[in-house]
Amino acid sequence: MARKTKEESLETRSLILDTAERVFAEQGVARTSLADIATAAGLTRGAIYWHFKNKVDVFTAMVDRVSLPIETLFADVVDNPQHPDPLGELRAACLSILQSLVRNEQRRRVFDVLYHKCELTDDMGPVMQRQEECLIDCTDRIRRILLRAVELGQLPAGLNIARADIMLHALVSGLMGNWLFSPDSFDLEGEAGNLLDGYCEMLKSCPAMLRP
Amino acid sequence: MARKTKEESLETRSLILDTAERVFAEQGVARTSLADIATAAGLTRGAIYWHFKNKVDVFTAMVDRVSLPIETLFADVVDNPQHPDPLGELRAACLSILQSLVRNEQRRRVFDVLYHKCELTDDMGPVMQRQEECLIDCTDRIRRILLRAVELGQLPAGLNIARADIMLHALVSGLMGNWLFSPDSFDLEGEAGNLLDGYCEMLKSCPAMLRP
DNA sequence: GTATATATACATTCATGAATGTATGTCTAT
DNA sequence: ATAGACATACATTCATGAATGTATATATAC
Repeated sequence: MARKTKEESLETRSLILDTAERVFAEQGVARTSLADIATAAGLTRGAIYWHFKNKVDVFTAMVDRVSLPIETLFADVVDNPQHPDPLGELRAACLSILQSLVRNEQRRRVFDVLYHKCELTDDMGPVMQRQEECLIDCTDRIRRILLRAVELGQLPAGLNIARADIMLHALVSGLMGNWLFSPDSFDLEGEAGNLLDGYCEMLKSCPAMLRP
Repeated sequence: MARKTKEESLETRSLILDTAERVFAEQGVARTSLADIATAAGLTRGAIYWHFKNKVDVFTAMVDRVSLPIETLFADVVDNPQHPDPLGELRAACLSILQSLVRNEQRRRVFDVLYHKCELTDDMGPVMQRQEECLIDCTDRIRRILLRAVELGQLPAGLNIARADIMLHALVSGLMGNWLFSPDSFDLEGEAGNLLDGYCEMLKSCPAMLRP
């Protein structure tokens, strides 16, 4: 074909990423060739190689579209140390993550690929690194929020914050992984609030979550 | 080479699976060819094609070696309806799963591959099906155990059993996935008991886990 | 007990196809 | 006119699966 305007070019780039989401989610990352994505998008491999370096580059760009917004989720809560209800904000943030998984098709597809349709090996370097950093950042933020909640008396003074963080991470990522594996096995959107409530109540009252 | 005795043949079969575990865990399933496994095992592809149909067959055999023992984990508890402490047995079973992940290298490698180094797509048919069945079986058993615990008064009468099951699944699989992703981020072996205790205490006392 | 036949446990070779990366061609906004 | 936005063509690199070769274990006949 021929040259298009910058706007149209960005549209084809988005089209490629949208199509990659769908094809990756259907066949997995390893089994889909760039030709698969190209034909599914009504393009040729030339278009993909123009916009991206290779398949890993396509993959990371696809992940970044949903991963970057999520990483800033806890940021505003942490940045505002005067917040009156840190525990409630933590609950709300986790709830929004789980709800967006059900409601937002793009996030659902991308996380489905991330959880069950790709292999986190060394050649996925950039994605791996981002995931690692995100994990560290989230851990740091969550622990700070929990610490604030303890200081405000929302949670008991003896709370083992590291343990609480580990459990929250396991709960949220476990729920995501299990629901994505078989979405019909339980009603994530309907249960998420209750499950997070159970977690918060546990922090408040259960002795097993205290030190050491 | 030449023909070997039946015993030696079984040894080479095991050698192939042992090597597959290592290479899969290093490079991921998709990026490893049968030639990779063969050379790493000091054999040729001919040996692998004699014992197995193809790569998926190798993979399923590898998974079966650790998956089959685990599937029978809850069985004896369920089969004995007179057990005096079903909740304690449930806790013990989950704890043993998590502990074996840390202590048993084979299980750690295989679950690492299952969680982060393979793609659950349609061509993995047999493995997918087994995982699905295992999930259904485990769900069924866990709910029965919880029901028994309620009947014995170990847990409150109004407990939402489905919710408790969802949370336990998420907790255990989330812990496994997160720890396998970065084993240095927390001490799974040391925390597993406390985390499971927190879960059990939550079931006993937290209103969010009651109906509906 | 020994000879023979056959199935077994691999190694080696070959043909095929698929995926990749690059190089080049083409058309069009500006 | 030229650089941008693709399409097309080509060479190369694996990975696969099947076909074939080969030497030995095991069973059977005698």
